[in-house]
Amino acid sequence: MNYWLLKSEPSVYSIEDLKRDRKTLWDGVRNYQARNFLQAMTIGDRAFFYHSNAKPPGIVGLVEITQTNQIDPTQFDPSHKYYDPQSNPQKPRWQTVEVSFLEQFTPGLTLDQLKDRYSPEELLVVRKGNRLSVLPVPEPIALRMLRELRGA
DNA sequence: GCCAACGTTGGC
DNA sequence: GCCAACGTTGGC
Repeated sequence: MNYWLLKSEPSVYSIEDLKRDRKTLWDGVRNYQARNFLQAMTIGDRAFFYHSNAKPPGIVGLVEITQTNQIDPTQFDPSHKYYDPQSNPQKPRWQTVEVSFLEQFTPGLTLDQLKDRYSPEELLVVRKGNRLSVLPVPEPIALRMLRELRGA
């Protein structure tokens, strides 16, 4: 099992929204490095749900990858914000995954706390200037975070 | 609202 | 292939 971190702005799609929906297609990623991480995901992987552009930003939940290699339909929708006219339906450029709600953390771990407890080498999301919305989390670090989040 | 970081685009 | 211009992300 691999561990990941997925960023979302809560004003766009929050952990509360996912709790309500139970599952969602993680669409709208338009960065090749992030897409490559999405392609590397396998069913059963876990991902931390991170609220960006939030007050405060931080980890607020855990999700499971329940479907992989899903074509992102928004790339073919001209009315959509994430329409990509250069993507060929015979060879879609953007694939993604389906994620399912596992748990919400209250409290979670704020970015400030993450910076205090983890180095930029251990945890990419605390690295200055990192704008990738999909990131891998090394397993030992993921397990440490889960222990902290669950109050052990 | 500002701005640093950084990815993408396009002229050459 | 270089790189300036531009757009976006996201913390503050």
